[in-house]
Amino acid sequence: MLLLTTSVRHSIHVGIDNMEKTMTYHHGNLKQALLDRAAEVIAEQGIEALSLRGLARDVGVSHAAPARHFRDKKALLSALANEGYLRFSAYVTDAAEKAGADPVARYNAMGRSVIRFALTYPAYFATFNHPDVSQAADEGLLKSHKEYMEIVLMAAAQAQAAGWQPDIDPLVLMAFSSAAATGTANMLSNGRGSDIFKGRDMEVLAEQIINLVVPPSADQCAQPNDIKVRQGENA
Amino acid sequence: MLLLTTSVRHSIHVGIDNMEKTMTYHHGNLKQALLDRAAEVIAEQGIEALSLRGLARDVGVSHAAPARHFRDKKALLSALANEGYLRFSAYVTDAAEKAGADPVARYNAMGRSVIRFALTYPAYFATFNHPDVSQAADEGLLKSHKEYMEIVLMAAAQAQAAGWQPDIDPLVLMAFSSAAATGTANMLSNGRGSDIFKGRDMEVLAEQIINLVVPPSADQCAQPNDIKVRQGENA
DNA sequence: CCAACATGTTGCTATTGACAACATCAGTCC
DNA sequence: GGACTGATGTTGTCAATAGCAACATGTTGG
Repeated sequence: MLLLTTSVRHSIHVGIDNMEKTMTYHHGNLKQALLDRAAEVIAEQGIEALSLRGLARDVGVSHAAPARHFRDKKALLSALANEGYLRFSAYVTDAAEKAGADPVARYNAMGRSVIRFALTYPAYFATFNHPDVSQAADEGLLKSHKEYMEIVLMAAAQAQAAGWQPDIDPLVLMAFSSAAATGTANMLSNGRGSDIFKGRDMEVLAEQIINLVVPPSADQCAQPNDIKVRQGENA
Repeated sequence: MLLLTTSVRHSIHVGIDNMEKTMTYHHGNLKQALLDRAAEVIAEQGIEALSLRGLARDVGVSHAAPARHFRDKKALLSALANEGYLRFSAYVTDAAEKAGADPVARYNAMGRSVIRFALTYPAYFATFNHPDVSQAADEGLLKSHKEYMEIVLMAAAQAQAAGWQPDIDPLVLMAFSSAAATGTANMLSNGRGSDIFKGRDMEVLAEQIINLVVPPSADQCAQPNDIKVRQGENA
């Protein structure tokens, strides 16, 4: 079933290039088929259940065929993480766009979208957060990650310019909010703590937490005329 | 070498129970030796490099011996995670004690200690944060984790009573701070972002971030009677 | 002393990752 | 048009591993 699904989907891709023959050549585009099936397997059974041979079976090729496209398992995971990261990045950027013009509201929306992504696409999130992957991250993944961090950094700086945490180093702000958002996403997407949070709406919880990171709009930042604290520097 | 170290260390343990015979019986206490060696391997080469057979070799027993003590690899990791979690919990509690009486300062210190633990004992931290482990968490680990969360929850509530975030659900506060601390610890202990944070002192960075989660002392919480400063005059 | 038990060993099978040699197909060059 | 080349996939193989079963050895208690 699943293999058919993917195969068919890819035969369409192939069809774009070679109209006539839909599936003549060996497989079509094995590479993408493997990535797609890998995402399915991870979503269903977790990363540890992933095997190159299993993927090959599912997709209907011999056990060594994947080696042509992915040197080893890590390379496949790395590629999948890359794909997921691009979606993730687009997802977060999109959330910012939809939030309107207020930089603080945009930043808040980005934070919430991080968690929503983790809950919506757990396979991708689990993949590019997996220790094995980030340990053996290839060139492209590092680059994607850095670009994403820079996007967040700019968004943080803009939120700051709109009144959020005016006295803090933007890089620290970025690190803080990224860590909080990612940490929350991790906490809510894997089982940990599900006991204590049982019965809570994840979306609501996520929103409450993110609102502690950055307010939902600029007019809720501490403003010049607000009560403000300044009793010593935060080292 | 390493095996000798562990063997000797454990023969001491054994000696406590049976004074005379230090190492007569098959190994001594294989279980703890395996756990210790596992911690070493993880620290050196990461979790994915861990194999039961490799551990058995290192410790000097046959390949099937570990099975008597750990049904499978996950069981060993689970036990190791449990051990690490106890240390972690004690470490954080200890940090709170050393921070004195101010509940806010205590909570802040706990947050910093989470990150310090991750940087000091990366093997333990990586183990009980590893997806495989938390996915297949056994009874004891879940219980340890829940107890820890309740300790943090109480500490959060006490910090709140001392003036921190008076209007927020304590459970949300706990989730927020845990996620932020754990997320930061993850970010700093694995390589991710090391590029952007290059050249920064991890301890300082951690402190700055945690100070955004909870102020370093109760008198720095936003309070009606605090010194009020117009933002324009700051900085 | 013997029986039950815990602990460790040896041997086996199945799965997996990784590699090498070979086969097939497409496009190109002469 | 036919051989060359490169990309893709197949078959065969090897080493490492997990997991199981049968057996051996040391320990303990009746």
